[in-house]
Amino acid sequence: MEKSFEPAQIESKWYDRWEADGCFKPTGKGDPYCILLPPPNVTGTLHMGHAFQQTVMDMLIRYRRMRGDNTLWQVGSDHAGIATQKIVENQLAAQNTDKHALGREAFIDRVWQWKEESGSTITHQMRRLGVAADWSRERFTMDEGLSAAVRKVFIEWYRAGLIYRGNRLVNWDPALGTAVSDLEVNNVERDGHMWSIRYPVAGSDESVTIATTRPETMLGDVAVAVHPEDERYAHLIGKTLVLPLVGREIPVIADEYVDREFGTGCVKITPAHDFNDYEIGKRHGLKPINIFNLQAEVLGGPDDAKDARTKTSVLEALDMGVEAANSLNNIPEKYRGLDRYDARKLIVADLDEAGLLVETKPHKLQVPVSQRSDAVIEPMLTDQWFVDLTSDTLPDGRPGGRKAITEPALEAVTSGQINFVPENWTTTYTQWLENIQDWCISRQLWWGHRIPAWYDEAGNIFVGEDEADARAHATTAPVGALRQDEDVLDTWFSSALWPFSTMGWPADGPVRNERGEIVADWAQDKIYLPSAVLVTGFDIIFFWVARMVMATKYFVGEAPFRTVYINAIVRDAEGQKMSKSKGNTLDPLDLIDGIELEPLVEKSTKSLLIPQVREKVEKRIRKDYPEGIPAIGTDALRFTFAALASYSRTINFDISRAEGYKAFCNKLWNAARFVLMNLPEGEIAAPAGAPATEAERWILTRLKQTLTEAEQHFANYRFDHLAQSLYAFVWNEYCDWFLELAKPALQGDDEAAATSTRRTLLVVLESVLRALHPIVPFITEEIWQSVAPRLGLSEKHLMDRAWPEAAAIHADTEATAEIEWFKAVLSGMRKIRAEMNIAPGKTIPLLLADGDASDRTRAAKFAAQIAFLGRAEMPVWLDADAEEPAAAAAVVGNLRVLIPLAGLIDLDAEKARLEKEIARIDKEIAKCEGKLGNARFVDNAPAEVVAQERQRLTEWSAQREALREQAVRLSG
RNA sequence: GGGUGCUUAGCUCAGCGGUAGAGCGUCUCCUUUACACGGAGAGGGUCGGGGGUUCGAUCCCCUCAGCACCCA
Repeated sequence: MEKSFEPAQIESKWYDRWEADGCFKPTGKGDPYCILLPPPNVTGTLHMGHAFQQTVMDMLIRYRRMRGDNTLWQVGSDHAGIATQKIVENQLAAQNTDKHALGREAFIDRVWQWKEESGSTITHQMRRLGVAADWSRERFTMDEGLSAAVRKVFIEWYRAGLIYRGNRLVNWDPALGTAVSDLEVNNVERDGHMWSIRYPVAGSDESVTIATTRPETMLGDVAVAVHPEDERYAHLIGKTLVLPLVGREIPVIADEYVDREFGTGCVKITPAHDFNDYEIGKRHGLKPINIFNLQAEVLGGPDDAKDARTKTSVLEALDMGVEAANSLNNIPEKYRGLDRYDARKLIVADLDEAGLLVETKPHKLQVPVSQRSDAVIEPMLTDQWFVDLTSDTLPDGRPGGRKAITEPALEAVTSGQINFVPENWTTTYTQWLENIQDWCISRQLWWGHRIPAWYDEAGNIFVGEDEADARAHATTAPVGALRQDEDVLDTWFSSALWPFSTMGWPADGPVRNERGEIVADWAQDKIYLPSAVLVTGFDIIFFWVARMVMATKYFVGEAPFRTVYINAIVRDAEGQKMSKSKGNTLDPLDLIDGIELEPLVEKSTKSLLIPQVREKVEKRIRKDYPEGIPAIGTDALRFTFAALASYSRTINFDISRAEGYKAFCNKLWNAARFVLMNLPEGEIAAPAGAPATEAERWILTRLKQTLTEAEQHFANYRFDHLAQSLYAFVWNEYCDWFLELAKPALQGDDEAAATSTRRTLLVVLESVLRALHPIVPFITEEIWQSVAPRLGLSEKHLMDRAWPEAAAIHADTEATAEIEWFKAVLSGMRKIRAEMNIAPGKTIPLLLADGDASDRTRAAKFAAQIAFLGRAEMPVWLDADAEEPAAAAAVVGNLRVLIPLAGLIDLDAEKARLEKEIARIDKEIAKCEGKLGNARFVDNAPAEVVAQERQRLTEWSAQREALREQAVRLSG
């Protein structure tokens, strides 16, 4: 073995062997235990959040596999409709072309091509992390099998009346030209203005003043609302106002939605471009007036005619009975074709000129911004497909979406079928479902699952697997030719089916991938439903978790998983969100491999286009990592994630902590090296009978306790405690004490003790390797390969060994007491040595005084160890009547451990040391006496607490007494 | 506005009705043949402020302050 732990050398060799030997495939034996990988974007790269999340999953999978479960880690990726399409569109733009020039089919080919190029990036990175995922079953949401599931679900829901098409107000991203989910919209606080505008009352000198942050939408105003109980405006309700600049007359309506305190208490109502106004409009039977095209320009510009969708949108709206006012006549010519912000400027100026602008003041407002493009969202009336999640019954009497989809999903959690860890996320989940809206599933993109719906020339809808199937299921005869819907489905629609679509549903037999390999077979793979645990971030509880529950409950009748472990979000060491523009992101591979400062700067600033941001990021990186990032290796990174994985909702990643855990790996490495270099050739057989020494029986007892705790920590998902307890066992017990105690045993004359100790060193090491393997797979495998033959083990890989059974280990409390005594004696001696500045190499004389029979037995038993580890001569008992030399003393129970002063210790220094020690004990005693002197404590506290307090008082008093006597002796 | 967290050693975090802990950092001593990615020892906290419940509160309750995040 190398003298120190070198992660790069050992990590490179194991992963491929594990994979080739089928270590990641289900064994086919034991209870099914499945984890579904939250599918990363196919064009994504591994970030710290992934690395953390995947470490957690990998720990669970490896652990459960070693516990004998039939484990499956189902991996794959999703097609990330918007993100992927955007990347390819940008590539086209760089070549001065666009998707329209290419045509739909060629464009989609282009995206597939890009998927092939970039899709393996993240899977390679995952392999570097060591994840025990079954790559042979890797799936992609656009696979034929998964696409079949999407079609089937769409069609079944449609035929059950749970999917409908309608003209609704949706979040429209004018930059991307698609509807986006309300979950993909962030409300961002921005500096804006509040404009107060006067609307004259028709046929009167009176006017009302409304306040708005979006004056340009007044073109689409259909009313002004006041609060029904607002006395200021009561007389105006029912009257009409003349809409400035337009001249159209609009009513004053009363609605409780209006906040009397806000602004003037009068609100303009623009149902076509505001969600609240849309609801008010519906309540009052007001027809929305759409004023924007799909680029968020005022309608009527020269380009509109070219945009088929805008044209149909307007026409279809008209068809739906939207007032004739929706025609362009409604919009004064001068505003037509203007971008919404240009229109705003002009309208404000015109209002000012007309004397109708009452006030302009700065105002902070919440602006809806698309997560995907950063464009300001424009609520827009468009035709979209929706999943009904809100109606109780359909018009024809069948159950509506709330009954059929939403409530079962809610019930799965409230009934405890699914539980959240930490459990307070339950509230987040249930509250969202209780207030859910219908789910807009259509996206105006080309990359994705095209909606399996066709229209005839009369606009009738036909849904089916393909055109023929759609026709076969037609309830009315199609008029003329059919054309397929241009839109695709939301990516999350396909992700929602992940729990069962990846298992082969809805196919009857085996499902093959494009290379003809079997990747799933529903008939047998459905044993993996419900899966054991879903590990994911809280930010996709809505996007994904809830929707998987909906779809899986509906189509399979099962919960998709039993537990949802919501992992913490990884932030930087100061608790800041990691973002490229802040320069505080970390690439997990840079931590694993290390990176020099210059390449790090280069790589972090490469993609930043704004020079100021570039500069800021460069500065920060030079400050944070003046030496670059040291290579800590995969194992240390994983251990760090484990150690930080408490129930807290964020973890602040601190590199210095990771470095500490690399040191731990090195410690483990060297402990193994020590054990192996102390073995004779060949297999080390187990000696007959119990281990020969107390130290062995003690370390086995501690191992048993540690394993018991570890099992508990796994069960509770407390990886921080798991890491902590294994760390402490390895370092503070196995290395600090057992290895040290083993040294005199191995070198001593007692051959039985030496033989037995060798075996125990090896057995405990091997157990520790197994216990640690789920956290640090590479180093444990590497060491284990050297250890296994010495124990005659025949498994090919460590992962094939069972996780160590605590129950199989014999506990010996007696031995534990003996070792605790020994540690107390040695600690006392070390303390004196350190505080009295006795050179570590100096051998000291040692006397023992007082003490009882057990001290005598123990001292005899451990004499060699005390001498060896304490660097002392063999201890000598001082007779009760013998003359006692001036000495420094450590008190262990009734025993005094004495180091004679002569030539070693300064008398005054020792006196001072004793005084300090006595003072410390005085404080403890005062605390005890304070409690015991309080009658209410003695009367009310539980008996065992009082007894414990008395016990402590006795012990402290005895120790103080001994130290005092020692002080007197030195003074005398 | 509604909701959820957080505030404990210099830093990153555990803990929890009954003796305040870990890692890293700091200080002292030491290259002793597993390991200087090490060993031995030390220092460091009125557990955010105030109030209450209790024999006893860092922990439970109330309140205030600060910091996050989610939803509207």
